[in-house]
Amino acid sequence: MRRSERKTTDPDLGVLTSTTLFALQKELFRTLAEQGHPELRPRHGAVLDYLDEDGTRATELAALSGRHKQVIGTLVDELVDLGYVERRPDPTDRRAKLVVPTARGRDQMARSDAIVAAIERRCADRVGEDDYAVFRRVFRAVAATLAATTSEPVASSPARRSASPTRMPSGPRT
Amino acid sequence: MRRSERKTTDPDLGVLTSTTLFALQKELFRTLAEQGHPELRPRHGAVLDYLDEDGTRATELAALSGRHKQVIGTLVDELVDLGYVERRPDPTDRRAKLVVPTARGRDQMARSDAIVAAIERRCADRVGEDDYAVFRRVFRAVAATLAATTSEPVASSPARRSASPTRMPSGPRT
DNA sequence: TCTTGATCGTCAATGATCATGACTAGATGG
DNA sequence: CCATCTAGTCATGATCATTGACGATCAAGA
Repeated sequence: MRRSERKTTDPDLGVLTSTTLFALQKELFRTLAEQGHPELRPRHGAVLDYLDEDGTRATELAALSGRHKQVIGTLVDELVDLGYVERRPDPTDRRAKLVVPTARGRDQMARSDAIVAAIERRCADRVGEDDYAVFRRVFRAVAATLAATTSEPVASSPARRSASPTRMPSGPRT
Repeated sequence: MRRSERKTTDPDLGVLTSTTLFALQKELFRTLAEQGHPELRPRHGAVLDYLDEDGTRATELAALSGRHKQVIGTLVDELVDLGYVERRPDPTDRRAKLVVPTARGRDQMARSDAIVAAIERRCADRVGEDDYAVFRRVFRAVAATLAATTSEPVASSPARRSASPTRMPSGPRT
C-alpha cells in the first residue's frame, strides 16, 4: 500500500488533528459570517478566543494565544475599528490597557462558543454519547501528555503557548 | 467562572485539536532536528507528508495538502536544494513532473512516521490501550463528520483539502 | 486531422501575516 | 532617588499565501 493511501485510510494523530482543526475552523467562520460576523478572520481568534467579559490585558492575550505582543496590538486595532472591542485604561496599572469586548464582541464570543458546542453535539450524536465522552477524556489526557513533554525543557519562557481553534489558514482553491 | 479559565479547565474541541497539533508538531520537528534533519520547517510537510516513495505529482500534493500549486512549487524548489527530493519527468504525461524523494527524503519520511507513532504509543500507554483505541476510532468519525459538512456545499472545487501535522507556525517568545 | 477546452507547472505581483529590536511611560523594590 | 523591570507601541525586514496569467501538453469531439 502506498504511503499517501495509508495516510488517508488510517491517518495518524497528526493528520487527524490537522484535518479536524482545519474543518472545524472553516465551519466556525462560515457560520459566524452567516450570523452577522463576516469581517472576522482566523487571526482575530487570538484575541476573541481568550477574552474575558470584564476585559483582559494585551500581554495576557499574547501569552494565552502564543502570539507576540505586536501581533495582539494590531489585532486589537482592527477589532476596535470593527467594533468588537475597546481599550480602557487598567485602574490598577496605568501602563496597561484592558481589552474589553463591546456588545458586538460579546455576541461573537457567545456565538462562537455555541457553534463549536453544536458541532460537538452533532459528533456525539453520531458516534454515541458514551464513546464521545471517552474520546473527550482521552483527548484531554493526550493534550496534557504532549504539552508536558514539549514545555518541560524550557525554563526561561513564561509563555503558556496555548493555541486557538481560529488560527489556522483556510484552504486554497488549488 | 471566567471564560478564559473555562477554556483551559474544560477545553472545547477547537482548543484540544489546536493544542495537540501544536505540541505534536513542536516535538516532531525538535526530534527530526536531533536526528539529522534540522533544516526542515513545518511548511515542508505539505510535500513530505504526502509524498510516495515512487513519486507524486505537484498538483496532487497541492490537493492532498490543501496548498496552492504555487506554494508546492517553491517548497519543492527548497527541498531540491536541501537534497530531499528531485524532479523527474512523468513518463505518462509530458506536462507533469514527478516529485520523487531521494535517499535523504526517504529517511525523513520514515523517521517522521516513526516519531509520530512513538508519540501515539506513549499516549496509549498512559491512558490504556482500550481507551486509546476508542479515542482513535471516534476521532476518525469526527474528522469524517466535519470533512463532510465542510466540503458538501462546494461542487466546483475538486480539492480534497486535507491537512498535515507539520503546517502550523511554532510559538513566539512573547 | 483539426479545433476546443481542460490540465500541468511556472512566473510575476501583491497582500497578508509574523518576527525582531528599540523606545516611552509607568511600576517596583531598595 | 535610583536601578530594574514590565506594558504597550513603533518601525522595519522577513516569511508566507493569494491571485491572475502564460506556454506546453493532453483529451475529446467534429
